[in-house]
Amino acid sequence: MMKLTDKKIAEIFKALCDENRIKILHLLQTGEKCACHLNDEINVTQPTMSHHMKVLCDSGIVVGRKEGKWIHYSISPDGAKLAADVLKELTNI
Amino acid sequence: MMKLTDKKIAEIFKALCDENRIKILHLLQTGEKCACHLNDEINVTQPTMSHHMKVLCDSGIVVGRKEGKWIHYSISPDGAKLAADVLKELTNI
DNA sequence: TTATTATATAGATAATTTTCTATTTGTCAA
DNA sequence: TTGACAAATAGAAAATTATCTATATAATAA
Repeated sequence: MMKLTDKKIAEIFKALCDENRIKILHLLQTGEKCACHLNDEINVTQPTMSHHMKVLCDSGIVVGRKEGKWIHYSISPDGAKLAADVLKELTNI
Repeated sequence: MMKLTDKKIAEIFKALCDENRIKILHLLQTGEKCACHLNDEINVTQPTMSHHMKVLCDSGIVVGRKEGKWIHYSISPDGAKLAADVLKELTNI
């Protein structure tokens, strides 16, 4: 597996250590969602949502697909696999 | 799988979103370590180390075993498996 | 072009987390 | 019991993060 810095590993899991971001991931579990839809479900302002989506995308676990004015977010299978692999390696599972 | 609150899920992954805690987990990869040994390797004061060990133990990923004056920490296979399962479930892997 | 809508950015504040020093608690050995 | 050592706790400061309001950017539609 590719060697990541400890800083990068922490960045990956930073995606998962906030309750609102966990809620967002739950919403993405059923497939791609537009940011505007996520806004309806999570009780934060639009700029706060934008911040959370940036953290999620920076981790690689989520990807955004721009389509006109909208951005459709979804779970990245590759990013998720990397996170799972790193966790496994880190904990010797 | 057992149903966890979003707050609890965030608590699990909080263990993994700090660079020093990742370093600690790397040290535990080779087996149980005494807190005093971890202190030698990670450049923080004893109370700060104590704080990090608490966060790691609260997540369930690490367990401490008290032996006299010392506490020996190790990765909990059960805690690690739970974290891996939650991550898998959350990202549909 | 102008208006409208989706998202991002800037900048500030509040909340949380990390870190420290000082002290306390618990355990063992003289 | 006293001294030494390991770890935890209290309390404060520093750093980071989450959140907001206001504004800017980008894309579409009229």
